[in-house]
Amino acid sequence: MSRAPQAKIADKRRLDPRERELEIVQGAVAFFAEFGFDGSTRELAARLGITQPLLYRYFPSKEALLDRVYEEVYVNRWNKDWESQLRDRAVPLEDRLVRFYQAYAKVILNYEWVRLFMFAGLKGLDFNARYLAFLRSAAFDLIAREIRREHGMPVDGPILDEEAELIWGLHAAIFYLGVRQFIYGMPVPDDRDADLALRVRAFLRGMPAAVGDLIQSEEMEEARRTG
Amino acid sequence: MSRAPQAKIADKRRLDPRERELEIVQGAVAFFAEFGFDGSTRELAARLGITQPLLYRYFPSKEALLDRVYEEVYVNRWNKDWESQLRDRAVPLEDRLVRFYQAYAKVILNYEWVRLFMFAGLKGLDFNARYLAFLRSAAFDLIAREIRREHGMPVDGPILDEEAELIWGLHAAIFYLGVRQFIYGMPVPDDRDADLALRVRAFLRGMPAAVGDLIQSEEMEEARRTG
DNA sequence: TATGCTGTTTATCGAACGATAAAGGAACTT
DNA sequence: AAGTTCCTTTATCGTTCGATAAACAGCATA
Repeated sequence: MSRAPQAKIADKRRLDPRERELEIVQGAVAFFAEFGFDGSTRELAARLGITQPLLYRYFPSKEALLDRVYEEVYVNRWNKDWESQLRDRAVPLEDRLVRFYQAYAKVILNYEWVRLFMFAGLKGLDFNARYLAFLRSAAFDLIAREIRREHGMPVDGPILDEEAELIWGLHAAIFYLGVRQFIYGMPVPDDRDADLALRVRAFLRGMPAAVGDLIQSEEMEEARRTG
Repeated sequence: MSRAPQAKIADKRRLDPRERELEIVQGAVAFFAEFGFDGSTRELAARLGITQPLLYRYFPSKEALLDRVYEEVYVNRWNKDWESQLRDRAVPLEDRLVRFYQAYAKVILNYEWVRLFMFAGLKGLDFNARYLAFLRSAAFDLIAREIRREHGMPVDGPILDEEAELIWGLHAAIFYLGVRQFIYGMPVPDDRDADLALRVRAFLRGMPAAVGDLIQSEEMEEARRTG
């Protein structure tokens, strides 16, 4: 037993800096997700079993540590394959949507993701708006067009606000599972995949019909005006 | 001009205690909705144009003031008539739901309601779970049964988790409008009433169909098991 | 075993926090 | 006009915060 002097066990003083930094970051993710940005560096250090000034050896300020926390939780979580999978017409649209939301839910429906996201929003950071603008451009427009194609509607031209809003609604219902569980502390369905499948099914039964009604009534409106 | 010495104008020092307390409460609602519970009493006092110790003349502690803030925003906001209106079968179910959610949205979709609700949840208070348990018992079960009746399904017996979850989904989509606007700082549809009508329409097209599928497949499952 | 490097702790600073005590001052009574 | 009431301010306490400086201590090298 020459290597690893006593690495993991007991008093782990004088760690390799890379390992210590990793511990700090992971501890900070859990800590700030629980207490928000106003959680104190002393309390965080106590949780990590180190002293508070040591944090400042690894991060120049609390804000720098928080930036690192956000990078850890939100960067590189989006899978580019999801977009091509959503477009794969060899698979029924309902299956595509169910699989996408099941995979996406695995990424976002966890304690850290949900709570840090809400803390950021309440703090007034523009992070949330930027993230959701990306989500809309990456997924919502795509989903709207696949639904149009499925129902023989024109896929060119801009997506109606109403179509986007109903897709927002599906997204909201799914994200709200995380809010209920991790922010309100309420129970959520045991079988998440089955729950998501149900939500997608209900969405696909209702959304195109409601949008269809809308477009019909718009066409009637236009017909009444022009003729 | 004997009365109202110079009541409203200029330096409003030495107010009637009732009026001063009202100003403090209203200011505190706006202030803590913006900054959360960690907003300082000094900053609040500065906003009110008074000194910080004066707050302690009217409230024994910061927590007592926060309790008053929550009472101000959340107590007596539920209109008992909503429940009988939801049950009024002289009105088409879609209209009943649209009107209910339009009225309910007027109550909850504002800066203070949405943000203080989220701050409370993140703080770990049980307020959110209690409120939503009430909402479910007061409205969700009722809505589920009205939908069942509309589709010729049995209205007795407990509501399925799946039915409740899809109603949660509609609620989530509506509440998320407030989250987008007041927490993320994003735009929302201009015409809220039209937007809500669209959401209810899509919900009513999809939810019963998805639940119907579910029950059918359960019946088939049971039929396969029993013989 | 002595020395140097550096990861870590102890000690501490100035600012901001919730809260309290005492002094000030406006409006009413006599 | 003097006195009383009580709304409001000034002054301040003890604590906790983020952050810094200096001392300490583990581990490798010589």
